[in-house]
Amino acid sequence: MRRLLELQQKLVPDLTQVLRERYMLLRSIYHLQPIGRRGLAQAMNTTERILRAEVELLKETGLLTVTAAGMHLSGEGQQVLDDMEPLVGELFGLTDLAEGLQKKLGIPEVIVVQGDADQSPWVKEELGRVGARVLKQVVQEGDIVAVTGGTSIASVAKHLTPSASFKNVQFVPARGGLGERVELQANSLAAAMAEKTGATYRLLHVPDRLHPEALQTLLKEPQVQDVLSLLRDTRIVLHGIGDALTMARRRNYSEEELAELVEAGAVSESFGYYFNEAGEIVHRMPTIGLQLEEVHKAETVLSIAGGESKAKAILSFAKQSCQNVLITDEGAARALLSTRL
Amino acid sequence: MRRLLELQQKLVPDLTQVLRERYMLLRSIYHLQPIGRRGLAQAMNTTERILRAEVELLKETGLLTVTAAGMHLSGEGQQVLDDMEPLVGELFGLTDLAEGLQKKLGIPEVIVVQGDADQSPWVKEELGRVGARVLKQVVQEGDIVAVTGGTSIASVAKHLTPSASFKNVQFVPARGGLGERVELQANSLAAAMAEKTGATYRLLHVPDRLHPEALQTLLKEPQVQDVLSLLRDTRIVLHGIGDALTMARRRNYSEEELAELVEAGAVSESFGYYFNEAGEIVHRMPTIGLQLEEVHKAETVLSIAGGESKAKAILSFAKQSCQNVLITDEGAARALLSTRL
DNA sequence: TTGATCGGGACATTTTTTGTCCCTGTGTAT
DNA sequence: ATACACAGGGACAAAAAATGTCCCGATCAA
Repeated sequence: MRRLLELQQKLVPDLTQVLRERYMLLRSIYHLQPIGRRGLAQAMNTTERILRAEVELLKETGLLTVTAAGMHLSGEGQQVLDDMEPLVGELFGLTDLAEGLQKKLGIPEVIVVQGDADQSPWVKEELGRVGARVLKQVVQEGDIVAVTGGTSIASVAKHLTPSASFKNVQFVPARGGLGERVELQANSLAAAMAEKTGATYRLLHVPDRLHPEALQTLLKEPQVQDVLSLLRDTRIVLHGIGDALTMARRRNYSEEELAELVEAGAVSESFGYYFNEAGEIVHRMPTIGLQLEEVHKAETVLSIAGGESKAKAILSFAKQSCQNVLITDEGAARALLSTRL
Repeated sequence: MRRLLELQQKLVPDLTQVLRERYMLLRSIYHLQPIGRRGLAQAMNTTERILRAEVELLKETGLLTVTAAGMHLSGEGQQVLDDMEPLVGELFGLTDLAEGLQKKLGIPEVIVVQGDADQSPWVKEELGRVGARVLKQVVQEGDIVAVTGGTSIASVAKHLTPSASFKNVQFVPARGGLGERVELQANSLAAAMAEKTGATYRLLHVPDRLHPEALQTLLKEPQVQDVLSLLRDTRIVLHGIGDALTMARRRNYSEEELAELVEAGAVSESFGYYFNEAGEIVHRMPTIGLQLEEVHKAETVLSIAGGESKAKAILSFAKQSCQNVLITDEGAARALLSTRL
């Protein structure tokens, strides 16, 4: 199959390009439906007219239906999109990117989805979709799955579906309150995932920014103890990787604190830990939950992060070399590969 | 792979068509090189201008080189052409045609090449190329290969290459003089094939149109006896199939004789035998050589015939049901399948 | 040396693509 | 119930691309 695509690339380069574009179009529609011409044109940054021609063609082929509310993929369109999945890697050269990252970062499995989360919002959706698929594959009955917060993980939650694989699985938030928006907090996501899959969940009720004394008190609570003991048996960790400063700002760090972080050389964040370029911990959020040692002990650590802007952070966290699977996007992958170690 | 082509068909309907055209173009150049724009345009019946655009594109891709003498395939172009071989069947639906013929004619293996020998001269070259490939595959050390005359078999001879497989192989003309042009006679082709492959050959020196008495005398000749005994051990028969009247005319039959043939319902010719629609012998050339019974006894009978005009003849000869492999072209195949038995 | 054929340049003409604007209907939030 | 925003589709001029046609000097073969 790879051979066929290579041949086509040589013999009909322009049409192969068209194939790529049509795929992207189909996928955009899938993620944005129902969507109108103008909105879609903006999302894919082309002009309205040019998109219109494409849409008309796909409509004639029967891959999408057009209603007054906007465009939808038809059943067949959905089918085609699904069928294309195994092709996409080759078509966009993502297989090569994945292999490159695998070697460079020393991560056993790397999956690269097409696009750049910084540029197209629905790439995050793709990351989530793929993340959900992978999670479903690796999860086993009775597993404890620790999840962090963040938009990428939220996207995974969104795309999870009920499955027999999730029998007796418990979703547990990896860390207590980290000062994010509710819908992006680990607690909410653990709950959402459990709800989507038919599994159960536990919560870590820890207010943001506790004083050390208060933390100690809280630690003695049976509920908290309970969750912490579960976390020690975590088999799967599902986490996002953030850019250090972005995360700190989102968590309302003061200017002083930000300056300290910069001073310390923090570039990435995950589980409430901040890492420098070398992958060393330079700061940690004052909260309770999954410890980094426990992450290292987990059988499967699934990292999800995309967008060119995340490249440095991904590289930094990879130095921890605790990951089994990295799911990222083309933008981040290209940026990573063009950085020398 | 088939699935991939179907997918592409849905997403980029033009793609397969263009791919087909480019393939045909590449192949035409291969067979006609060096060839100029105008000549090529005529051969492929398109206009010069439209071909020019194609050529420029392929030139940029590096698949062909352009000299003052005309266009040539580059090494890469040659490579692409070779690599496409396994695709061609699916791309042109030839696999389906071949399967259809296999069922309809009851021949174990049918290979259909793209094109119509009646319309494009180089399709005959393709038949020859494929024929040569197949022969190389089936031939074994020490084999006796009986060959007939005709343009198709001449084309096979042209495309044969030296190979270890042809060790101790003897090429033997299937029948003595059949009144054709020298370069198409069985004798010449046997010699040519032997020369190309590094094998040996024998000749049947029998003048055209002998009187029965003379034939009897000739049969007693040791040389002739020798060859005839070899023919009885033939393991591989490589033969063309002709249209009865065309062959008769080529052999300078008189008007009366032609009328007789028509009367008898002759439609096909091979080995000097003329067959009617039902596959029954209605006439035989007065010469010596391979007998039909011996053809039936041979392990491998490789028939080669192409062009829509040959369809009836192929069907007629197939009634003999002595063939193992039929190599034909799209034109003949389509015509055959649209005829009911 | 001659004559046919080569690739490439040039250009008018046709066809296709693209940009732009407007219209009417429908879903949705107020 | 009523705006209002956004949906798709029609229309058409402008721009761009494809195509038909002719010519030219170079080059190869007879």
